[in-house]
Amino acid sequence: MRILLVEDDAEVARFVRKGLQEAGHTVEHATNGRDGLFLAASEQFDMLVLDRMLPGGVDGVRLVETLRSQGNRTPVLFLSALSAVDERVKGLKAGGDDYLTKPFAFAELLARVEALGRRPSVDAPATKLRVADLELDLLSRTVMRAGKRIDVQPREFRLLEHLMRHAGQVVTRTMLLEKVWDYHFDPQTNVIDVHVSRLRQKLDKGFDRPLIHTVRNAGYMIRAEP
Amino acid sequence: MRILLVEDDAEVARFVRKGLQEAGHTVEHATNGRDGLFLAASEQFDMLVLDRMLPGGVDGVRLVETLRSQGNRTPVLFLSALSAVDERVKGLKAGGDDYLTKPFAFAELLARVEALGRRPSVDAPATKLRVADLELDLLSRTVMRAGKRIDVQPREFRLLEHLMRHAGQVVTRTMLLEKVWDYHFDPQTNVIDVHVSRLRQKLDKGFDRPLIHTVRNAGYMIRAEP
DNA sequence: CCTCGACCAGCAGAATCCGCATCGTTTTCC
DNA sequence: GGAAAACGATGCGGATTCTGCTGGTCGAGG
Repeated sequence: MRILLVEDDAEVARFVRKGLQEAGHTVEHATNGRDGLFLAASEQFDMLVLDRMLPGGVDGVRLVETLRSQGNRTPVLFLSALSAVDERVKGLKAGGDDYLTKPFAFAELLARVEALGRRPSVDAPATKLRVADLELDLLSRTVMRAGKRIDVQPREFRLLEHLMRHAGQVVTRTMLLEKVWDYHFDPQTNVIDVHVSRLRQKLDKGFDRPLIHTVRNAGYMIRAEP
Repeated sequence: MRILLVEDDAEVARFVRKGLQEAGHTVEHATNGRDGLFLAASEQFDMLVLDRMLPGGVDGVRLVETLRSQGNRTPVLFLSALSAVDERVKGLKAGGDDYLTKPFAFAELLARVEALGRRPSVDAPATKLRVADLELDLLSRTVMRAGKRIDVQPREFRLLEHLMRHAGQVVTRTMLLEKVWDYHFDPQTNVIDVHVSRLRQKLDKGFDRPLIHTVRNAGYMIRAEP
């Protein structure tokens, strides 16, 4: 995981950084709120570990509030000498995800960091692909158009998945042969045409707006606009 | 939010329940681990608040482990009198998301519950099921044991998926016929035995610890312990 | 109007898959 | 200890399902 540590106490920072790195994480370090905010807002982290009190106008709570107001949902763990319940509540209410008071055991910090990192926050793999009113569910291996279920065969499913993963882009025959058929040569037949045709029958028949478009001398493309 | 509280101490339970309800949440309450696990596995909650120590064999940690092995990712907050760092780490490592020690201020509990509830993790369907070193990926329809890929047929996949979704629980033959075969009658043959046998050959052969266990006169169960 | 690329219907081969019967093995209970 | 019940393994036949090709037609673009 890529973790941003914002901590002004050099001793604590060194300690935390070392431990997290030994646990296999990448750690960036900022020593004040301003720099921390800038980094957090401009780069992509899996988690922020923030000191609650920071020099330079921007403290931990303020930093989180700003981030959250920008729509940044990166998990935040507060680290603070302010141990009163009120302070903890304030940190959590501001948008923090966890709050650990100093002094703390590193084992607990690590456990909490990893608990936070476990959640499928940002990089959850897509389970559904959608193009206009066409929906493909990778989990149930199901295709729906306009809410109505459509049965497709395995190869058709792979073909459609590949088209939808590149919606709005032309997909060449060669690409399809490679990715859908695992052919690394030209079979000299019209296999692709046939399967595209079958897909069309199932997906586009009965709808006025077709989704699968032919790009002459190039390949195929799926998208809502003609 | 719909919250499941599993707590055997009646006094604490009343206190927590009342407070959470006043904050606008719906609270279901179980007084032991067994009931809690059953509820958590069979119904949909936004969060679980678990006592760490529970009567009746299934304690909090065990409960979470079982849920997680079934692919259930519901956020879990531990509530416990066991305040040692080791205990906290253990709870978090087992799959808990937060750990609050008794005695606690209700304001903090509420803040932590709501911090957990903020996460967008609730509606993310599990894409992988895991039991020990066996991993089933619903997206790629792939099975791996100890990092090695194992090919399984469609029906075997469905069977395994169903077993893993109920890891640690006995799955009866009738259940399997219903859910995996869509049979609503007894075919009077040993279809199930055959497929279980084939699965075993692929999954357990060559490993000293088998994962699929027979429960005589009942059905089958998948889990790490014998 | 001609040509080339694309499209479609039907067909037949094939591969996969699945369930059953049968026989062997283990467990239980008397 | 032995019989019966439950469970486990294997080989085979069949059937569904899928897939790719052929051959003829269509239509866009020059």
